[in-house]
Amino acid sequence: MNQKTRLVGVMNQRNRPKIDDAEGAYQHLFDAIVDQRLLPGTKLTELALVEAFGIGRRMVAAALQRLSWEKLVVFIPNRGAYVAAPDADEARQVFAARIAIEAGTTEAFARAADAASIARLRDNVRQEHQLRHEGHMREAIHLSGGFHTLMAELSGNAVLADQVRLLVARTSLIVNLFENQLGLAGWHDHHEDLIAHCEKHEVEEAVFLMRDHIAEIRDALALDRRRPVSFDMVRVFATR
Amino acid sequence: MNQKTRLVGVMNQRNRPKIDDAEGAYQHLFDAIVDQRLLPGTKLTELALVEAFGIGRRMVAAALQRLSWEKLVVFIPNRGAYVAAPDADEARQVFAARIAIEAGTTEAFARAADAASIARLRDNVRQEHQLRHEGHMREAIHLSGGFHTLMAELSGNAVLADQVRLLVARTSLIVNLFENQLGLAGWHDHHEDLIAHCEKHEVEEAVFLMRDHIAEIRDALALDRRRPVSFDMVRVFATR
DNA sequence: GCCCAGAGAATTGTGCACAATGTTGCGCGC
DNA sequence: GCGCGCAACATTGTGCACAATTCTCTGGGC
Repeated sequence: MNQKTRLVGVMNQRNRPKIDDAEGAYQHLFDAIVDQRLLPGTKLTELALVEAFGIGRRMVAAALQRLSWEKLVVFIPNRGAYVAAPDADEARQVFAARIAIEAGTTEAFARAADAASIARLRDNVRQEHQLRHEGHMREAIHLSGGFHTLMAELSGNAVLADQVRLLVARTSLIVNLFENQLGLAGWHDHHEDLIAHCEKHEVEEAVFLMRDHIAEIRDALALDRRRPVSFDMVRVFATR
Repeated sequence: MNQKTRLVGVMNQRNRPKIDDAEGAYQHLFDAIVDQRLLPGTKLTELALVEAFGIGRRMVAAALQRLSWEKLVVFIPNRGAYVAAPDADEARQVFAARIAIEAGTTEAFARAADAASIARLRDNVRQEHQLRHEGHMREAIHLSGGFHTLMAELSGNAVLADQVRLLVARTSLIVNLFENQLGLAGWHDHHEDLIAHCEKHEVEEAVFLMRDHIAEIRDALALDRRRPVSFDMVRVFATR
């Protein structure tokens, strides 16, 4: 089974939807990377994706390039594009950036939160809780990240919301790459407390809690112990 | 004189350097937009840039797409790419994002600043002061933005530094698009005070001053009065 | 004078063949 | 067995011709 066919197979894990523009290709690659259907180090060849998606090389290149700016894939000159595999240093910077940026979104949201926004966040937490209870950990984790993205969007600043979306995606990569010592036990409670503070417009407390929450996720990871990943990845790092 | 030739001329305002990859094209377009050599609303046709830079359509498309991701150019489907012209709402979001993110970089920098970093920032302020004194306002403004980028880089977080770089560039667009009531009188003093606080590791004071500084730049703009540009500009350049 | 239709122009997206470049692997000499 | 060189391979970048789409402008009908 050559690589091209295999890649198509990965794309086909769900039924293959119609993709006719760069946005669609981007979305599918983004989801596949975040959900770990495409593992770090996987090679993403233009021609393979052209066949997989049924769109031209130009669109594929556009999608890949966007993912590379978002640091989800790495381009190696004249070699190709690979799914990114962040190292410990990058991981630390991502968490530091999240603390700074989400402090901003939390501040804005806690200041201006209305009942409808609070309800949407509560709904997110409720769904996550249920999914976790039923054992659907992947979907639960997905929603857990979505909580941060959602709050950022509700804060009303598109610039910050976009950054949070990307940083959450990178966090997803990182969490899956490094060993996680505590599991994700603490997430749920923090999110609920956070909503409570925002509902009462207790800005200081909400911001403090958010910073602490993200720091806790970071500290639950063993950043000096990376998962044994695919062999190609070694080369990715060797040439980087 | 057709449009293609004229665009080459804009590119040629300085001597035309060798451009042989997407990075070069991106850098030149980025500088041209930030320095207002390419005005908001200017149409950027692929083929025109291919001739201007002497590289292939693929590279040009890559550079344009990256600029679009950075919100410095806007793609209109099946129409082409145009230099962005942020509206008041976007401007407000950019300033809000800068306050949040640069609070983070300032905090990190004020905590960890060493003598060498302080010296580099002082040097920046000194140069800017001199340029302004000699009447080179454009270069002075350039350096003034560079102060923020430099501090972000020195803070040690590449993620945040990259964001600051982009937000500073967008601010440059905004400052030139909206009427500026106070001039840029306050910048210099704030920067110097900021360095002083960072040197003494007075984190709280430094962060507060940075937030206040950015808010002051924002408040000096008449965000409800935009320069007469954009739409007309497209026409003027297209038909000339 | 005004409105609508249709031709024309401009520009991006695609497909194919080929060039450029870096990688891989094999065989050869030692 | 080991290092070296060379050739085949894989992959991206380019050029050209053409398709598709959308705006623009002109002209006829009223």
